[in-house]
Amino acid sequence: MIDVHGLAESRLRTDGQRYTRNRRALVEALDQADGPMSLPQLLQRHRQLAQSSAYRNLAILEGAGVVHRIVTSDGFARFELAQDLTAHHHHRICSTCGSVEDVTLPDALEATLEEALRRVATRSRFRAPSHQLDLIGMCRACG
Amino acid sequence: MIDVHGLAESRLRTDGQRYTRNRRALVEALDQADGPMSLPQLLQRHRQLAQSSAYRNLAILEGAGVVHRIVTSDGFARFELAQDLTAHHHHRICSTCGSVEDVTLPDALEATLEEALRRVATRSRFRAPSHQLDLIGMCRACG
DNA sequence: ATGAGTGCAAAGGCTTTGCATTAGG
DNA sequence: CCTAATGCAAAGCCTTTGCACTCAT
Repeated sequence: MIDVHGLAESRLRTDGQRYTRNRRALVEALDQADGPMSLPQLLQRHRQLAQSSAYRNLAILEGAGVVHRIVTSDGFARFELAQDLTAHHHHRICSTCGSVEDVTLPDALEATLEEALRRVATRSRFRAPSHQLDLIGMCRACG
Repeated sequence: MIDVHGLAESRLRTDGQRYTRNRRALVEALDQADGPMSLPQLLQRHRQLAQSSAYRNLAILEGAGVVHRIVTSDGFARFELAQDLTAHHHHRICSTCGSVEDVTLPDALEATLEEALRRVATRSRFRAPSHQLDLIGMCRACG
């Protein structure tokens, strides 16, 4: 188990930032979610959060390496905890409704993927610290 | 070699749409590009195109299955030809400047990936006709 | 007291839409 | 001719920013 809040606090402190109640609420929500969340989803979960502050805090958390922002085609940015605060995973994106769920690959495949991508990156002189694999399709609700 | 324009025309016709000069210019530009293009990039390549018409035509081409839209973190949507009009490929995205380049994986890895994703999709009752694998990193210009 | 954090409202920036004009069949 | 397509301008929508207020140290 990872001490998400402890890490979040220390990383913010490194950036000269505080771990306020609002920021803790955001991290808490992202930690409990089973996929990246859009801002409307986050606000719905914590009604007291102001929209602008939420965006601002997410940007600050992103800068501190606590939160990772991804974009989907439905117009809303999605936020999740940085990969080293969670288990490495991939996304299942519904092309109809834009929902995103986490999914993990079998270890063997993940290792193969990792190794092959390292080769591709090296060959092309592209510094690739991370890869992102998304399954595009239709979720059960839409399908 | 794929007859991109012929396929584009017939798919548009199926949708009750015409293959006009502007639409042909867009398809031509995307076919010659070596990666997904943003609207500013497309307009720069074909100066006579109007912004609104370009967006509208790209949406129509997307609806007809000729063009595929992807989003990156720099705010601009990117457009590329649909996967069945091009060779299957992946993307190398620069997290600093947002540029996107095409990259192809070794056949063996691609096959492994394909098979494993099929299993993942099946197990989760997620209809996934396609996957999208992106390398996130820093391009040579920014790195 | 002093600077960071907050929240409301307004502004930004990419994309879409309304509407009059043009062009293709 | 008649409908689709075009282009300009205006509106939309998610996100960011300005500014005054509050809170923690």
